[in-house]
Amino acid sequence: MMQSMLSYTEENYLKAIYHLSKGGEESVNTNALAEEVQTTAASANDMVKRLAQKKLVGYQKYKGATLLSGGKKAALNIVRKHRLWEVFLVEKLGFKWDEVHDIAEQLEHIKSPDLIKRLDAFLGYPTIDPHGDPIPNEEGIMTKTIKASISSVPINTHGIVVAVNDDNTLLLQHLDSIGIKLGSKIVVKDRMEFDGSVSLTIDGNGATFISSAVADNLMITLIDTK
Amino acid sequence: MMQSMLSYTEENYLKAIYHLSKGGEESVNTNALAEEVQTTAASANDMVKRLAQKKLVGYQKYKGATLLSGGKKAALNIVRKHRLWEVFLVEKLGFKWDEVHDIAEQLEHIKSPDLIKRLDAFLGYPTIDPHGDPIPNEEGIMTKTIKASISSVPINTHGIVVAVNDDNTLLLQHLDSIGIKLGSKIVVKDRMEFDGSVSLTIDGNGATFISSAVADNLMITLIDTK
DNA sequence: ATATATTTTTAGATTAATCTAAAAATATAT
DNA sequence: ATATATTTTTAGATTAATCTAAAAATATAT
Repeated sequence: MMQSMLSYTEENYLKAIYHLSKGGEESVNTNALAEEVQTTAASANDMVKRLAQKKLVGYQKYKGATLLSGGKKAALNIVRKHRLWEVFLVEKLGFKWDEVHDIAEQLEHIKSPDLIKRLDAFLGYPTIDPHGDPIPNEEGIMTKTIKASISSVPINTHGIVVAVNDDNTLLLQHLDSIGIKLGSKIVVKDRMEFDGSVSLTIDGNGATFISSAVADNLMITLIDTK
Repeated sequence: MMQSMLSYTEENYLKAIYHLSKGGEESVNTNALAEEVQTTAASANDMVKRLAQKKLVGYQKYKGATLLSGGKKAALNIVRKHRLWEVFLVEKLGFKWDEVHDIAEQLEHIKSPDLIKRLDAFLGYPTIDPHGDPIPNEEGIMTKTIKASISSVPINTHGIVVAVNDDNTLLLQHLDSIGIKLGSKIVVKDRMEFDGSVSLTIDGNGATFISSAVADNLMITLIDTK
């Protein structure tokens, strides 16, 4: 069935419920939702009732909101658009990964399925966004990627750098200076018991050392090497 | 001075006034404005009063609306964004020139000066859009391009195909079959007195004949060959 | 188990943008 | 010059999204 034209605001609420419910699995309470969309509990409550009337979310007084199938589909479509635009902004326009969120928040609401189809092709059908989060396909299906910090993975793990936990300027500069950037292929070679520092290879080059503080904040998606 | 955040609707009204007033030169009456933004005269009247209060347009009862400097600047910025996005849609995503308008209508409202700066660079600082209309620069200045139909220009005119007047499928297919497309470089070689048919070269290749019906509908921007 | 704190909902108001219908002003036709 | 037609404006209502303050329900602490 055709989903009857959602407003900008409705889309934002659906997306917020999607994220807070961990993909539609849990129920989302009014206060958390209000916080997420930066409004009051009263407004969030009103909106949930309206979305419930449209059968996009399930809602029982005092029990929170859940995504129904139509609402989940709509939410996934917004997530898809958001992440595709983020890839565009980083790969084509040269933005840094930490600068793109606010712009993608706007672009995700552009309505044109054809545009997104073409954008997807233009970008080479990416499956993860610059933060390492998976991009749902047109049917809302996405691969489960496993994100982990360098500190938390076993020796010999292969992975792709997808994010830094802490948007610290000094950290970003340090990573830059040792040649680690978004998309770098990493192999964890060794970890020192003493201080948790790690030696690794970057894009196949000779070993580099990073401190445990860096390893804690450097996120990779694991590559299956079995 | 900083222009205090315009709404989506306000931006559309300013753009409409800009177009109807031929770039801010004439005064725009309420009915025409309502028609342009697809609303009622009452709504247009309300909005004009609101924009007048914000000093973006000049307004006197029964005398129509004119763009003031702030309004004109805002309108030109929207036109700039609209046309840059059209270039992107056609050149990068492969849309046809006649498919991009509705999408650009949405994209033009995305708010991020940095995004537009980068998009401009990514596109190679284009000065005309796929319809042959000039793209204002950041200061709102644009080159005056002269658009004319092949029928109306003298022999030996050089130009770039920028539009077809009539969005007729058969015409578009015909143009396609003889190798004329958006951006083709044309030199008008000869015109038959008898029936107005024209011989021309396309991108430097040997002469092609087109009928007067085609020549009437094929628009080029003139290239100065002096 | 009951008082207290917290969360959620409701009631009623506000704002931007819109509408219809009527009133007022301006333009046009004889 | 005056009647008629057209355009523009005003008045009052509506809708989506929001708010504050109060009421109601639920959760927590002793």
